[in-house]
Formats: sequence, structure tokens, C-alpha cells
Amino acid sequence: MIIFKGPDVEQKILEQKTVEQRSGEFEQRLEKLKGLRAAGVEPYPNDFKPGTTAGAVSGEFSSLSKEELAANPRTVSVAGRIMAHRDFGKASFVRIQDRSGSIQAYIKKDILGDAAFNVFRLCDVGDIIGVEGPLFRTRTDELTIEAKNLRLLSKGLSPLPEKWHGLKDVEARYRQRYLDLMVNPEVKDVFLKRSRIVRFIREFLVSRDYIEVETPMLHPIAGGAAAKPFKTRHNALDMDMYMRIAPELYLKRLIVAGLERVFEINRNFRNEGVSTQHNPEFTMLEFYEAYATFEDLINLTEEMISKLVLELCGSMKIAYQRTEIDFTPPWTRISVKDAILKYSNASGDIFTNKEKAMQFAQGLGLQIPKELSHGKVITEIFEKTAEHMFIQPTFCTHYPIEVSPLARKNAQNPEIVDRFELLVMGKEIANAFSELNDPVDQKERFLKQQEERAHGDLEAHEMDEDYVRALEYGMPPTAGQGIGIDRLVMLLTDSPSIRDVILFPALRR
RNA sequence: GAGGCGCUAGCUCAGUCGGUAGAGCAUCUGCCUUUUAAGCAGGUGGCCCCGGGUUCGAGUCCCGGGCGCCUCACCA
Repeated sequence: MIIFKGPDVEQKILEQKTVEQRSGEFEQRLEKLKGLRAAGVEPYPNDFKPGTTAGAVSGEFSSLSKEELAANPRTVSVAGRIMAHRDFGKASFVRIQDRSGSIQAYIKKDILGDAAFNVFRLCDVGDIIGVEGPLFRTRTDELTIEAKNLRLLSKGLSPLPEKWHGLKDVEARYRQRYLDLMVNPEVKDVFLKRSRIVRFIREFLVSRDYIEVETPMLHPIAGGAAAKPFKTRHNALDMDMYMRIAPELYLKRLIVAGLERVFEINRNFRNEGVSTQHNPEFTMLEFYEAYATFEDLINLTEEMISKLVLELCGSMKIAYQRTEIDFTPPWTRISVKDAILKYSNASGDIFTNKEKAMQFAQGLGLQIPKELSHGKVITEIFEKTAEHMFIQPTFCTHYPIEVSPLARKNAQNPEIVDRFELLVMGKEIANAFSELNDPVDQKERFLKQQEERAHGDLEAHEMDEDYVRALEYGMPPTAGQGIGIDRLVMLLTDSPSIRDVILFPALRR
């Protein structure tokens, strides 16, 4: 980190020939910086306050003609980064970009005066400037600020990526996301949409009397999901801790507490592979509602997401990687069992006979260890044969109990639970169930998970005695749901990789 | 973790059979007071990702390594 304190330091940087190879342009800009200071111009002042934004100007005055602007001048001031520069010697056009968009400014020596014009001559593409002056329209009818005043607000030393091609190198785009956002407008659009998505969900739940809470990210026990945690250490407490893999068990403690409707939008951390679908830290929405069942959440989800899609995209139909997806409710509902029967030639007895299920799974080419439970075999079969078939929004319901240790048993069939996953483009977008609130049953399920850990399943849920203790005080019948925000954003922004919707995705080094 | 592809100027990219490192944009100098990737003329700029090897000679061929992307496996 280099801190600029004044000319001495700048001279030192110029003289540095070690460590980092600087471009020639970096040195040229440093020389300009020195020239500015020599002329008594502070290159990093903080006393300029823009009166408006580029976007507001173009919006507000878009209808005014050249003649109207000339007859009745409107003076504005904006600040932003110079993104383009067309120089005519004693006059120049610059494109100034701020958070709202961009606007052109005309810098004319006669109008600006010698002193400010000399400052401008030391400005480059990438510098931040403030401009004030009346609006006019050029010969080509472009709304333009005629600079009467101009201030350099921040001198840039490193040159920007090229104006026409932008920054394409994927690695540079992720590592230097600030450049990506600066020069590639469509990237900024994705993150603006991400912000709108999160805000919509937050407002939707708040309007239904939910409260937003924050529960620990550092857990003594990594519970609430089947995943490998990151391990860390608290020095003062002298104890190992885990970055949370899910907030579920804490949120349900709050249901026990009587908060009845809670949600949290926050990061989960899973120490697993990185891919176009997986980042080690990702954002999860979880919400829990007392006196609701998983079927109530099906309705809620259908309403929330379809309204979100309509508001965000202006239509219930969107394209994801050239496939049309129609979010118009109601969405298909199908049980795991029916899905397998529909999309494979399995016979009904694989659901009652584990051996038949094993045989069938092996016939599909699945490598199934002998000790795998019947329910896990069924789940494997489902994922192999059916899951990827659900391109349009589909609720897949009633998963096997062995893969759902926190979910309530189905009243008719104790082999399955009252749970659904929302699948779109063959991928899981949401996972929800009626919560298990029977403390004795919950304890047994944890014990079963412990057995599986002992048999080498490192992702089996850990026993959480305090969570069971909470249930022993009585939890109202409740339904809860998790939605992977990153994947939802991918879907709604037509992004093929999760890295495209995470500002700073995990990279090596 | 396995396989495939990539890494050359600040950015986007060429680089033939192994023979002195190229273009456009940016930058610098000059001209130009309504341009739209402004224009014209002339310049500067390189650890060809790193390290070995083969060769008279390697950006190019071989081996090892780094980083990234894609596919697969695990996972949400």
C-alpha cells in the first residue's frame, strides 16, 4: 500500500526501480501529479460537492431542445471519472461517468480560463473531476455541460483498460473487480439487480410480519446442514470454532423463543469444491414461520419468486442461457417417488426394498457403498435420473427421512418427510420443510447421524445437545426454508457462473 | 482431485517451418475551439507467466511448476 504524502514521496516512487514494474504511463502520470503540485493545485481535494448526477441531468433535460437551452440556460454540476477524452487542442470533449450513468462535458479554453484549462491539460482518462456549467446541445444534438468551472478531484496514476474492448481477461476481472465494474456496464447491472433482489425479498418478508435477525457466524458446532466446515480458532476463549455452514439451528431456537417469524440473509461457509455453481462463501436466505407447514411455504415461495421475477424482469418469462423459463404460477408439484417413476424405468419395489434399490442404482452406473441407507440410495437415484429434468420451476416433495434429519416425518409414511426442493434449470433453488419439533425424535435423528459420522461420513450432521434442549421447551409447529441467493441471482441475471454474481469470488493466492 | 484449453506492450489481440518482437486502442510530441472508437503526422513502450532442457539459435519444441477458464467428480 502506497500512501501519498507529498512531492517527496512521489519523487521516491518515481525513483523506485524495484519490486513492481510500472508502465511508462504510470511514471508520466506521476510527473503530471508533480506538475500540479508545483503549480499549487491539490490533486486530491475533498471540498467539491456535485449538485446532481449525470443520470439525473440526462433524464431531467432530455426533452429540452437546443434553442430552449440557449434561451434559458440551466447550470448543473456533476462529478465523476473521465471515461473518454477527445482533444482539439484548445477545446476538448470528455465523458464523465458517475454512479448513475455518464454525461459529456465540453472543455473550452476561452470559457474555462487559462488556469483551469492548464489543470485540465494534466488530466487523463481515469481521473475524477468535477465540472460546473450550463447545458447545451452540440451539433449532433448531444446534451453537454459547457464547463465554466473544472476541478481535478482525484488523479489516477494507473491507466484504465481500453475504452472499446473493455476488460475481458476473466482473471483480471475477478481480481480487479473495481476495473470490471468501472468499464463494463453490464457487470454493474448484474450487481444492481442483485441488490434489488435482496431488497425485494427483505421487504416481502417484512410485509408478512417477519423480523430480520442475525445469528452467529462462528459456531462451536457446525450444524444445520450436511457440509464440511472451515475450522478456526478463538485465542482468548482457547477453543476451536467453525464458520457456520447454516444458520438453521439458531433460527429455530428463536422460534422456540416465541419470535414466530424470523429470517436471516447472510453468508454460509462450506469447505468444499469451487466451481461455476459453488463459492466457499455464499449468501443464504433462511426463514421460519410458526404454525405454517411446508405446503404453506410452497404457496409463499410461488408468490414471492413470481412477483420478484415480474418486478425485476418485467415479465414472468425469462431466458436463462437461451432457455425460456416461465415463472407463471402455479408450478408443477411432484414427489421424489413419482419423479423417479416418471423419468426412469424403475419399478415401485425400489421404494420398499433396499436391495432392489441398490441393484437399480448400480444399473444406472452409480457407485453405491454397501452401508448407504435406503433413503440415500433413493436420493442418488432421484438425482441421477430426475432432478436435471426439471427445467421449469418445479416443487419436488417428500424426500427420504435419512437425508432430512431436521425435517418432520410425513404423517402417512414415516420413511419420508414433509419437505420440498424448488428446482429450476435442474438446479436446487430452494429447500424447505415442516420442521421436526419432537425433541425425542430429533435426538434419535442426531444419534443416527452420529453413527454415520463414525462410519466415515464427514458431512453427517453433528449432535447439538443445546438445540435438542431448546426443543424440549417446546417449539410450535413450524416450517422453514432456505434459498441460495447467489443461484437465484444467477438465474435472474442470466449469469452462467456464480463468480459473475459475487463481487469478489474466491481465487487462489 | 482428473482431463482439456489459455497466459505476448497499460488494454484487446496477431505471431507462419525454430532465425533480430507485431497491430489497434491508450500514452508522448506537433497541428486542430461542436467531437462520438474524432482526425492527420511522428515517437516511446516487452521478465513473450516462472524454472529447467533440446538447439548454433526457443514466444514457438520437450519436462516441471504457478495462476485462470471449461468439463467431470463432491456439494448448495
